[in-house]
Amino acid sequence: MQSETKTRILDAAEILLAQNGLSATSMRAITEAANVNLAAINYHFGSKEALIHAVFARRLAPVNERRLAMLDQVLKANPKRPKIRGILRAFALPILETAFQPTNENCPVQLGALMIRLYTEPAQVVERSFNEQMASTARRFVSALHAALPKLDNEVLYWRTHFCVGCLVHTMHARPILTAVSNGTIQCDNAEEALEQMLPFLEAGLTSASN
Amino acid sequence: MQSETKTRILDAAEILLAQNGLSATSMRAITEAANVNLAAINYHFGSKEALIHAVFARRLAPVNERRLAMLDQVLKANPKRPKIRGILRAFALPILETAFQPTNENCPVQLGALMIRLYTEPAQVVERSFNEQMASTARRFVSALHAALPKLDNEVLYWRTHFCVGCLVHTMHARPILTAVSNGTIQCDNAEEALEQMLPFLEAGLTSASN
DNA sequence: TTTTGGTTCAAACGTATGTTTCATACGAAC
DNA sequence: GTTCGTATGAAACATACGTTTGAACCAAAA
Repeated sequence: MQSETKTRILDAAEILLAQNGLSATSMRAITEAANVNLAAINYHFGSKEALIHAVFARRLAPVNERRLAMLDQVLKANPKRPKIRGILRAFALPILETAFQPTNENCPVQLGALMIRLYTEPAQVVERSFNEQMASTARRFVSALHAALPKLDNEVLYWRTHFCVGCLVHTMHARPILTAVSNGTIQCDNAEEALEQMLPFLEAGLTSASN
Repeated sequence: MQSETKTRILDAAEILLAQNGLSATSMRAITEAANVNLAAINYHFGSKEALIHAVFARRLAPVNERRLAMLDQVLKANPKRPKIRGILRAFALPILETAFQPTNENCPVQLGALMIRLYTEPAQVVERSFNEQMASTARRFVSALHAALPKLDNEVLYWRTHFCVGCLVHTMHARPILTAVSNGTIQCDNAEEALEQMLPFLEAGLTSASN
């Protein structure tokens, strides 16, 4: 039997890391939530930092696989001038679905708050996770957008891709703020709904005149 | 003489908090960087949490004053149908300038990384700062955008405002990522340049058709 | 039955944390 | 010159941290 303790630790860790951040989550909190001995983390993962890396890898690897698979389909459909909407959907949908998916059947915590740590936590801890999991995927999408928008200046394309990532990241982790600012009007808990709002916005931004 | 120790602590704290995050920054690190006794934080501010609140308040209060002043001008110029571009500029420029402004003459750390903490750190610590400093300002801007885009569905407007905030926040704190993904092509250190890229993107997104 | 190798456990390791204490120093008011 | 409120300083407070240790456990192999 392949250690069940290991996945219990990963499950508990990703919830607590998402809720409290990386350095504010102690190994004691993780092991207690997982009903596991304190030493189990160092035994199975080696260190707290290695555990964090494993938490990110477990979630991000399948997301980026799906992203690239969807991107391939979009590129295959229109190799010379791929559809912007399709590229954006391939980039956003897999991670939005992960972000909106409840981490357990009783819901409350979701993974958007975890993903954001990749972008906001002090560099060295997550830099490796980011480089391994995200950088190459990002480049693939930038070059796809370049094919879709050949007239766009390269520098402008980088900026606008950056803005798209900003929208996506913010949508994943800051839903409570959207609910608060809208006085409770908007309570989105569904990737497709968020995507439907986001895609027209992003496509219009990407294709706008630069002035 | 009004305590100079207090501002020395605030100066050192905002740099370290921006670099390392909230819970990863110790009071000893702050007091050592400020050349101040360890007990000075508790003496002048009461607690670490109160110091953090003071750090945010000192920076955000003038930013939001400038934002609202600029917004008033935009509304005064076209009371019935204010210009979208002007509203966006009033919202973005003051905080972008703060984010890009070096915290000391030797530069490296800037305030974007600090601002992002308001959106990403475990709730209770910064919730009060966010509510006091940001919530009312956000509402003012949403209603200005509502006047500028009267045909836009309310729910869609909230979503798109949310996306604008996402772009802005990401632009403020994730410049290293933009530089990395663009292979060093883009090295923006200037609020006006970022704004010039951002405004056409956001305006196009806000005014796009919803489909 | 004994041995082995992987796993769990309670306990302790040394270090770091935020906070408090109390003695001292300084400067203006009396 | 003494007094008094504010400010600083060195040291200790209790608690929490990530990690390590060595004994105990337990199924499968010998």
